[in-house]
Amino acid sequence: MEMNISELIDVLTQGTSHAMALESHLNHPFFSPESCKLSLRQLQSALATAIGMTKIMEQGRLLPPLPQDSDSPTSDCSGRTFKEQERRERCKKRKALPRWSRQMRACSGSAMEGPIDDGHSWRKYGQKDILGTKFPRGYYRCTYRNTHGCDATKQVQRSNEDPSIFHITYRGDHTCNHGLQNDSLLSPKAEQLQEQQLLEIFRTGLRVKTEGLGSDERKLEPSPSFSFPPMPASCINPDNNNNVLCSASMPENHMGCDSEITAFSATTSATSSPMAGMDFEWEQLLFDGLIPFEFC
DNA sequence: CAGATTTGACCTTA
DNA sequence: TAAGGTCAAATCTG
Repeated sequence: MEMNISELIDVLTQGTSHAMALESHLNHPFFSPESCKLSLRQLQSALATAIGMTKIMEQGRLLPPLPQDSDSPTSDCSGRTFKEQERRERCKKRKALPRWSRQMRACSGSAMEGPIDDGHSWRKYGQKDILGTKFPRGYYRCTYRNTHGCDATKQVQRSNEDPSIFHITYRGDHTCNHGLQNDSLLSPKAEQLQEQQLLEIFRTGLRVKTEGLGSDERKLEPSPSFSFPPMPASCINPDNNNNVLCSASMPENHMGCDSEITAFSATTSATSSPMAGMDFEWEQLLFDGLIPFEFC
């Protein structure tokens, strides 16, 4: 795919204008919630596009051109075949890929069949018995690896203690465009980028009036005009709210941060809102003190 | 028959 | 050197 910096700048510029639109909507006394959501969606979409473009560009920069026929047993001057070299390059690249994990509980209807669909198309390429585990670990890669060069992989390990829980470790973001439309499997880094932008908007533009609310801060509710980054598909599975158990962690100090998102149940925060699950993050941000509130 | 899965062999890493 | 990760031929499935 042909891609250049100016295209990337265009996308980022669009994102900036969407952010400005969102900010002006937030500051306007009679802004429409729908227009806020629209601006936010456009902003998220621009960010996701920019991230994808950056990754593709980075891939193009890192990968040396492959030999015409990688199956041919020809060797380079070191006596190593191209196939062996390719394999080593893959290993190096794989090691550099970001890695993060999630826990998912199997759907009630398919408790023993595997975790719920995460929206991407995976192809199993291996299975291995792992020391100290009752169940074998499954190795999956993106179905579109060959056609789109998508290097995303995941490992699925069934929990020893609770076989209905699957520990899923993802590696690399999808560079193919066959995934979900809602960015539900963005890496924590990409999710954090989105959250940082939102937090900045909140910090600069948010004022909460508490007149008449009394002292019970927990009764505070976000303005309906706000929306939040999409939750992982597993967390908003409409068929199975009771089974939602979702956590994310970054086992290798991913992003230079060893924080871990504690497992939680969406059932405690589920609302009739179409953005059910978002309320939880709102409350987390509130009570974790991440958003500096000014009480009038 | 094409694409997905299985599984033993092989490679890499700690 | 053992354990984890991947490859690739054989097999299965729709």
